[in-house]
Amino acid sequence: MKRHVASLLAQALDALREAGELPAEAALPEIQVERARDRAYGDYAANAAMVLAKAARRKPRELAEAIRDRLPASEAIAQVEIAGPGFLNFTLAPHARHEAVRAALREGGAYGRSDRGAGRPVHIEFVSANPTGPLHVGHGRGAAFGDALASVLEAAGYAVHREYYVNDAGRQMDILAVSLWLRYLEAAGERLPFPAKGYRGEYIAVHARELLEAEGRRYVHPAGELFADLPPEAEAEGGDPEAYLDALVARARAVLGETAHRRLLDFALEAILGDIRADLDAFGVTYHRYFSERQLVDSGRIEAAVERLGAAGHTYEADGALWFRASAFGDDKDRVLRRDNGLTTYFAADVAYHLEKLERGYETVIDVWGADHHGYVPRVKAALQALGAEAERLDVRLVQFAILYRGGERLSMSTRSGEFVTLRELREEVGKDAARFFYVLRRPEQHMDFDLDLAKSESADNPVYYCQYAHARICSVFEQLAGRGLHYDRERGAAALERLDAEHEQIVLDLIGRYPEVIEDAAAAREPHQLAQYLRELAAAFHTYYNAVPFIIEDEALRDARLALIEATRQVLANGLGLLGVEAPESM
RNA sequence: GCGCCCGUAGCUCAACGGGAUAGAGCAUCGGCCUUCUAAGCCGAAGGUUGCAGGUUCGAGCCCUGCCGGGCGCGCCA
Repeated sequence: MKRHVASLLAQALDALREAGELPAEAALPEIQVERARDRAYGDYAANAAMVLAKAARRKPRELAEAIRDRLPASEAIAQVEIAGPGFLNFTLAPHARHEAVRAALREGGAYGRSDRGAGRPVHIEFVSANPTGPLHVGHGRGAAFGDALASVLEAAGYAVHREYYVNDAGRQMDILAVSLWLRYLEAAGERLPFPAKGYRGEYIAVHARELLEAEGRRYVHPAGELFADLPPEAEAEGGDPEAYLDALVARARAVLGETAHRRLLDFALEAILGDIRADLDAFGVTYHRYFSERQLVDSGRIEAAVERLGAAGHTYEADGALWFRASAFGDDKDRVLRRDNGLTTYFAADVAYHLEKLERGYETVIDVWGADHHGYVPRVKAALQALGAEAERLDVRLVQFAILYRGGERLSMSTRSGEFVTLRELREEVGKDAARFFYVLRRPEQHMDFDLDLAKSESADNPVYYCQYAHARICSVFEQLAGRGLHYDRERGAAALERLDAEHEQIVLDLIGRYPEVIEDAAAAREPHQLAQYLRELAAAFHTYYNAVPFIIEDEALRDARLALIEATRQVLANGLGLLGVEAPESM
């Protein structure tokens, strides 16, 4: 409908240009058609006259008159008014407004979907937490946001591919394997000093005991031999905890041998990645693919990417390392691709990965990152540009951390220290639906306070229940109807929508008509919170309606019309909540 | 020091590619269950949109400078 109004407007403007009343140049500011803020202003408002007034050298209201005179007739438009500084306010004809309800009933779960994206392929990568520990609540926001965004884009007609990048190569994996092994040794009865910078979380010990149970004592070595002649760990003794850890890793590999070391690493990786996948699954988040960094290494793609940068003349050697001239593409400084020890950096892998995504044919590549990685954006874009790709094809959405409070105190979120609230705990205590809705209700850039006590103790106040309750209430009305032996005739209702003349009904009607536009707008802006906010608004309009007007009444045509309206409402709530990964219960 | 994000009602947050009178929830106060679920509804009160300039028909939104908070600024990931 919005597009219909825009099209009428465009025709009127064309006519004015032909008549010489408007300059023909293309550089005119873009006109907008938007939903009127207030019902008193009709259904749609256009700012064309105000925007074009200067170029036309006429007063906005005068120009608005001229535009209105040129508007083609349309059955869908009841009237066009000029208001305020020069807005053109369009009021829909009643039948055009009713069409939304008929469409919702006809299309069901497909209502709100569009072909705006024309099936264009979009790649979205989100969460991608290192597989070194369970997901914590910080990842929850990225998961809720990324999944909802992906769903909204799908609904808007894009071919969306969801992917999780698994950092299963490099030093962190070695530290993980050693951490697991040390806990395994402890479980086998060895006594040893656990390194300060190892992964100390209880989950490591749990998996270590599983390993001992599954594969026996074949990896047991005396702890004394393992820790002999290592450099000092404590800084107080002139040591470096990280260097100590590296020495311990090297010792572990030597003592265990490559095969056993690899086995421990794989065991730890599979166990933890399994936990992550289970958590995401229970959170309602599924991926098309978990993309392995190790695979990127093994396939030679990292080397290939580095070489391509070199062949394009964008690298140089200095201090024994190979550098990418990122500063030539807008980054603050140049970045190392290959260290002086010969190993490629994490950045090199990321260049290869992003290049790979583009080469797989995705027109748009969306990354959802935690805000702490924001400094990383320019260098990745720089690399893509240096390789001849348009940097705009990569859209990095930064999600601010949710700051957790428990008992008025801010909680630590360090993975290595093991002190964090896991996503699983959050889900078990607050519930999947409440957690997901709460996360996705806010703009991702907004810093957000997450008070666990509040979320737990007053979870009934969570807005998600408000929306779910509206859905359940509608279902209940139809239950009641059946209980009274009455029959709902949808066709009769759809044919009698003009009977819905109450203010409350008009408001709900308008909202149902807006739903497809909300999906399109949310997809275009890549802001799923717009959908969440809309659903809350729709639920509020319904609750108000429910309290003001009885549905189950004697007048059959009016009753069916009202039931058709709330059935359409139920459908939109179900569709919208579904995109956000929230259940739409039939009773509460 | 430099860069990115944020600053809106007592609190948590909205405000739809600059639009008309800045809106919700919570908390506070006052009403509404013999009738479809009170996890609901109605009403009241609550604001110099951090501060100061600028851009234009119009600024919470854009620009500049301050103030305050968060996060970055590794041959870590």
